Amino acid sequence: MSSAIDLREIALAEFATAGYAGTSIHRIADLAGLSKSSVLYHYASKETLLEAAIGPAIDRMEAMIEDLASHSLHGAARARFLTGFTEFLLEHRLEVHMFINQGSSLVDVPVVERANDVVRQLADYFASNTASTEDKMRFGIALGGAAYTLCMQQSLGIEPAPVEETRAALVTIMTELLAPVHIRPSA
Amino acid sequence: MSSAIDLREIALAEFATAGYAGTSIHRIADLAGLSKSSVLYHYASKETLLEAAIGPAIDRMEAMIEDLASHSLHGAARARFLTGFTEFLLEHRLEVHMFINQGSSLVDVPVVERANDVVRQLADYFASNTASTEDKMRFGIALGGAAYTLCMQQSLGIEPAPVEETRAALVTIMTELLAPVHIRPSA
DNA sequence: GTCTATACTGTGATAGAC
DNA sequence: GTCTATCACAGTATAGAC
Repeated sequence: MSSAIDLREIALAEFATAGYAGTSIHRIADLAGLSKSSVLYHYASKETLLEAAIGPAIDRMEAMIEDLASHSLHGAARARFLTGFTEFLLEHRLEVHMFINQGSSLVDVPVVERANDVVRQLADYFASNTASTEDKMRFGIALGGAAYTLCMQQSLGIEPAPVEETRAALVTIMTELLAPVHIRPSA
Repeated sequence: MSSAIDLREIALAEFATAGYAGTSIHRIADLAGLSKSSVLYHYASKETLLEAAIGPAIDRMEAMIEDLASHSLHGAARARFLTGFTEFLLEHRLEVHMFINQGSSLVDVPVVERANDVVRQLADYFASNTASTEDKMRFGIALGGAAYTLCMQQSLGIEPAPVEETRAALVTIMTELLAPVHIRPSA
């Protein structure tokens, strides 16, 4: 029973809620009905498990940013990015939660530093392509606020609205929030 | 040297960046130029230190919410709340950072549970006084996004704009974001 | 008020039997 | 692939000298 994939999901959920430092291998093993050693048979170390848990989501976000850098962020391209980002949040809530909760505490862990780089790239992109402080904050609040609100709903036990409704609201609000922002065409 | 107040501030900074579970008393002691035992002379336990670090900020936020519940959130009252909230974020960046990073991981610690209650109350207030899912998310994104963006700037090492500029931008954006939201007069 | 020494517990990781 | 046993170490906290 309890395949490596199960462990990945159990670990992700625990890391997201109890934190990386706050989650012991023992705890993960218990939840999986295994012993510590069996967990370490599937994943050589705690850090390996962390990498397996959040790596794929980081890969996906890296690809989105790659794509972003090669287009100017106007009209259809902007709309595509916002719906894509929303979809990412909805599909990777736990990874995002884990990152929000632990991103700054695990600077020495490579896979987390990759995640921090992703956010930094996003921030740099908007910082270098918008003029005013206010516009930069619009991006921060739109993207960060969407991510954070979604995670807090979950961690505070607030019952969420239907996914379709949440998705629509997020896209609407982010679009509206960024409407006044002018992104320089030649990034 | 190294009074209890110094320890509070050192601990707060470390908890915010490295996390509560990720920060050892030894580490705090080193930064203060003391031994573990001396730290534990000033604060009976690690948890006591945490309480001293974030307690005052929670008190203040509790007072703001108390005030909020006794007024309807329109016109001048709404503006007052938004500037007050912004001021709170600017003056308690580290406490907010600590909460964002660790709020969900420390559910069993009383002082953190108080902080979680504060956010829950805020969410409840807006949830029960606004009609649509979209309006609820507007509040989440406005308040959560402002808090999160401010903290991320710091933790990612992005150089922040002048405080006055940041304050103005936050108030402008939050006000605009919540403009379409109707709060029922009789809460 | 600060220290060293110590007790106790939990944790990540390894060795080796089955 | 799973287990028990074990190790080495870090962590919180206490006792007691100075």
